Amino acid sequence: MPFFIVGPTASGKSALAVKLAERAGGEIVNADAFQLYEGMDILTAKPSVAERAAVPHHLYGVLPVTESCDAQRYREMALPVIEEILLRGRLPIVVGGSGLYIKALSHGLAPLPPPDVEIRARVGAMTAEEARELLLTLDPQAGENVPLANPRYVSRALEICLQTGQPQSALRQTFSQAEPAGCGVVLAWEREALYARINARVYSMLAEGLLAEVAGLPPLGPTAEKAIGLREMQAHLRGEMTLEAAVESMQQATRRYAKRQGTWFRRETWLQTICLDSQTAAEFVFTQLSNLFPCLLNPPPPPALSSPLP
RNA sequence: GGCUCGGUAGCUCAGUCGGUAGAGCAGGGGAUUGAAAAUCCCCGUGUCGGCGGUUCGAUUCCGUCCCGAGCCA
Repeated sequence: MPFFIVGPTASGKSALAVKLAERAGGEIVNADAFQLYEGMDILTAKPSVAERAAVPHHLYGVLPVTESCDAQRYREMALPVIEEILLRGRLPIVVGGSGLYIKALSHGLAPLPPPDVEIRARVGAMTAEEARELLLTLDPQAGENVPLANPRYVSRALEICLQTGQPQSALRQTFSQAEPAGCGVVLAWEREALYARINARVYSMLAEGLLAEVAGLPPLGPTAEKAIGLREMQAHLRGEMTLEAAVESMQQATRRYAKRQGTWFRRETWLQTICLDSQTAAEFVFTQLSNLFPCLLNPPPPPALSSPLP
């Protein structure tokens, strides 16, 4: 069973994971939708070269930026990696902030048909109203389990109906019926402290060469192009935005993202929460982790050979 | 110093032919079953610049003062 370290962006997951891996004989498995892509190392805040040299890291930069990915594909990539680590007798430590990807790994997804670009194109050509009406025709119960105001979800529901010929509402199962495959922690930061870390991290990215990295990126696919900060930095490189404005916009987008991540992880009650604020020392996190999961670090002592007989 | 135009939500502004006001953005809360760093839903009381006057009633009209921008001296 893998151990999960999740939480919002800039919460210190990577550093904690390395520390745990070093002391527990672990290997790190990425659970971040964007760190999957090659290049974009600074932009997506991948673990540093030093961190990656310290312990084995898996699934970082394994996809070309032109490819799209999805939760099930991620699951199919991650499961064998985790299996191999376990076979080596080591602890897989899944680290990331992409809630849906993590959920796909920990609980599995319902057996539904995969994305279909043709159907997406067809639905995309319709108005939101038309798509909604078509869905309700194919699946009169849809209103009960898909938010009809969200075109993305309407499109996916239609994708399921059209591929299976059945109402999608009949095919879904709920995550909550499954037992989580693993345990772990979520790093929950006090809001202001996390925001300060986010703001500071954008500046360190710049210092590390963010602009040069962005300038050197090849054309990106539909997933990779959504990376936070990409549009802002490209706009600045094109001279359409001051660096100051680009930085502020990137910081703001990251803060909002972190807020959404917080909302997601708050519901993951199968994970233990470690609460942090600006006062907590770096060492505190690891101490908390050790206290919550003592078995990770203190394997049961071997049977005492010399124990006196009763 | 004179004239003009402004001063309304954290920001940019709308509006009230006089009955104490509302959008966008920001911010906050929530959702999340194969695009997820995506996508979407919900949340708006603020001395309507200050003080007087007219009025049953002023953010709205009048006077005056303060602040900002511009023009003229």
